[in-house]
Amino acid sequence: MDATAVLAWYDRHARDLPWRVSPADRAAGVRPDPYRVWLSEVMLQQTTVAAVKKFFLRFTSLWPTVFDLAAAPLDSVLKEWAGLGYYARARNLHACAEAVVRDHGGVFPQTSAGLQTLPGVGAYTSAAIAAICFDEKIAVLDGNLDRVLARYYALPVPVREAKDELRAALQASVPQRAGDFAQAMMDLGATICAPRTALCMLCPIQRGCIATEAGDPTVYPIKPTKAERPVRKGHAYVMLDASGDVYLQSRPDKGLLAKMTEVPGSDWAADLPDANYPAQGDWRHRGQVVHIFTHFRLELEIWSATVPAETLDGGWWTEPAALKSEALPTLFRKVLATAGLE
DNA sequence: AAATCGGGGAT
DNA sequence: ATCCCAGATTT
Repeated sequence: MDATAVLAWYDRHARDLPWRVSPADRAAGVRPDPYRVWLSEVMLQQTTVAAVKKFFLRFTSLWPTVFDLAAAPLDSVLKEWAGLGYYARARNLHACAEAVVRDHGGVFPQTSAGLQTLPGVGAYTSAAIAAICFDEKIAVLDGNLDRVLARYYALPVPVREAKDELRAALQASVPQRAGDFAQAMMDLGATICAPRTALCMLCPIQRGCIATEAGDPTVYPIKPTKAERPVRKGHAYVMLDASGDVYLQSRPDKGLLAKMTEVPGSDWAADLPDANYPAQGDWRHRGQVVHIFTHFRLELEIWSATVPAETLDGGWWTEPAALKSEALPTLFRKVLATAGLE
């Protein structure tokens, strides 16, 4: 692969992103802040640039350094992460900040191997930080690169079955400007060699792309057959006290939406469980919420009632106006909205 | 190797 | 409605 052509393209067409040092600034000697690069990379795991931007700006405003983030309570980190999804990332983010401060004096390790020992930092993220911050010559292989390389080599099998070969091929192409190259290839995948469209006429590596020579690059990557999404059903109970405050509680420490805030509810099962109200009240059915998770579809029946406050314990009461500052995942924001709140 | 773990933007 | 995103961790 022609890394020189990729870098020349990047010098002209690099995306302007809040966590990025532009190629011109890098050439002038500006180095990226590993804290900001790490934070952005964790947020970007399985998450689009568009969705991440405002969270990144909020986090760096609240916590400008790794010391600030390590000193923050986990609860406040989860609250700010609410809505971004994959909440294990937020818990690992906080644990990682603590580890960097406690074990590394607040300085991120400067190699991919060192970085990968940190919580929530795996093969991709460690390589990305090492390349972007320290120009380590290492293959940075994310979902974009999977697609670009699958097309470039007309990979005849799903990417998962040839990950090591793709990584080796990419590794052999990494130039001196390893950080710019990694970001260039990701920009290429995001803007030129996109999932449904390939703008091959604009692509700096069109020459050499086997799928393009063969005709239609978008037939790659070959997709593995996907399992269908099962349906789970349940009830959610929105309780108000006499003053209109809402009853909230914390989810368990492990599993889906762990440690996030919720309203009480039933189990989620293939067959709708019987309604079992958590307190006596004027229960009314308010509608249904459908929420799509990665591995199942959830259909919740939404109930609300005014109940005596003293009959409940384990959770807390919140004014409706204060709901925005609770660690509520999107699912439960939809539940509350259906019950007439928010 | 397969399952788990969210949410939204683009099409 | 489907696809898939700057994946990591657990089983």
